[in-house]
Amino acid sequence: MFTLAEENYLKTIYHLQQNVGVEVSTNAIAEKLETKASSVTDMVQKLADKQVLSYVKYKGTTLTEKGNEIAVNIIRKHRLWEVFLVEKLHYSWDEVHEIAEQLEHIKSESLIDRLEEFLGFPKVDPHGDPIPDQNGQFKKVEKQLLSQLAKGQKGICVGMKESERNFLRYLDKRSIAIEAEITVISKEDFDDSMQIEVNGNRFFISKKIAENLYVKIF
Amino acid sequence: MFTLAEENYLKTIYHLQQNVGVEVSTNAIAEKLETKASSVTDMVQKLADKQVLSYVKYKGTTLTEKGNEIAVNIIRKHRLWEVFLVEKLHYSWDEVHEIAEQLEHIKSESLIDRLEEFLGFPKVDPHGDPIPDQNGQFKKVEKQLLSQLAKGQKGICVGMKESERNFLRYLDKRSIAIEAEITVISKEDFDDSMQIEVNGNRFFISKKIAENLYVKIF
DNA sequence: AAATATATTTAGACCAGACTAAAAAAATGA
DNA sequence: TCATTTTTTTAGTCTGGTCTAAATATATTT
Repeated sequence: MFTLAEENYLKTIYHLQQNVGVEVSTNAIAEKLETKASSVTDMVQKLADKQVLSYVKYKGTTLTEKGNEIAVNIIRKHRLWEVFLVEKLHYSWDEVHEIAEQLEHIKSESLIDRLEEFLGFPKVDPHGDPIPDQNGQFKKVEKQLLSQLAKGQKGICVGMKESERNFLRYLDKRSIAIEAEITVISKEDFDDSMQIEVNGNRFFISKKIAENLYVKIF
Repeated sequence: MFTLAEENYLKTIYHLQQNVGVEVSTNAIAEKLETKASSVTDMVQKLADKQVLSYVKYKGTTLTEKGNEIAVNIIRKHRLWEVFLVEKLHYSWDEVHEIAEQLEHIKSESLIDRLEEFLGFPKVDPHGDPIPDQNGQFKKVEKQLLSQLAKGQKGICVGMKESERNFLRYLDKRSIAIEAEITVISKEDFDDSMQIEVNGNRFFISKKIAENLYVKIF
């Protein structure tokens, strides 16, 4: 069995591996977990003893097969609970993260499978991220920044990088919300601003905005 | 904010106060929590500092108003989660306790109220115990041992003291289950055994059995 | 390649929460 | 009442997880 702290380390290392590459640095983990590098060294050594990751001094860590499984399972729990919170308890998709952070650590052999069934085996969470199945299998869904789309492309809004109050209000005014279809009408080369269409309305948005919105292309 | 351990102490002390009287002894707490008396002393002193209970050396502890509130709130969470597990995820009423023990510690301002609404504001949990409302108010429901009923009285089965495998099987054979109506047909003075009727069937049950079944009288 | 800067690890400490063993208070009983 | 038993507390230790400060490795600059 793994403690709450151990589970959080595994999950964080998993996420960092996705983004960066294979070896994850001590400092990267420390930053994500808002802790000190020395604490990370301690924990990483302990997790190496437990065979869930391999660790080479001064070089970094990678999850083992077993560590990967555990991390994916935590992510599965996190995302299913998020679906529950949004669909059943009517939270909005940007409120659920911290509650799901707690729920993902509930220990039970059967709970999460029953929850999954209750929710009707959803494939993605409220942020558009895929939900691993019981065996940890899932398709990587193309989630990219709106700024990466070319003229003419359409994407479904699935989330945002930062979710500051002001930014949310900005989006709200333009009825840009999760699940909204966004079409790139035109794109300016000199400042990377773009014109987009959402629900039949057209606006100009700056590079900064376009770099804060995630979309999926189908 | 209170830690998981602190919350468990408060809950336990609350339950012990109900059963016994006002002052709760160190040993009683230790036994319920399956820990050592010395550990209890430490924790109880800490909780006294935090104003949630009053503690007099060698005499025992009682919850303060504030401590009581916190305990009732944890119990509210526990019971609502149990309803969720039984009604939505189709667990049986004797499987849910350990999962609810974990879920009751999830921290969120709004979560439990939303869950309560989702469940349709249930009044009792799957064991027949009342669910406190948002203000911690609830009616004490008459839950008593079947052995305490007199000839002719009817009760609804709401739970059992011990829930050993063998005992459960014994009950199952006689179709004694949660929500079953039990009528005391006769009672023997010399050994406290009784004849009961359940679903139209009559059996004799021993004192031991009658002391393990909880019923509510309406 | 030497000097400096950055990243990482080690050593030693702390806190929460538990434990053991011993001391002290309270309850029991001859 | 005085001795014994039981309950409770104290003192000191341990583990998990964290921290700071100092030491060591690696990377970068000149």
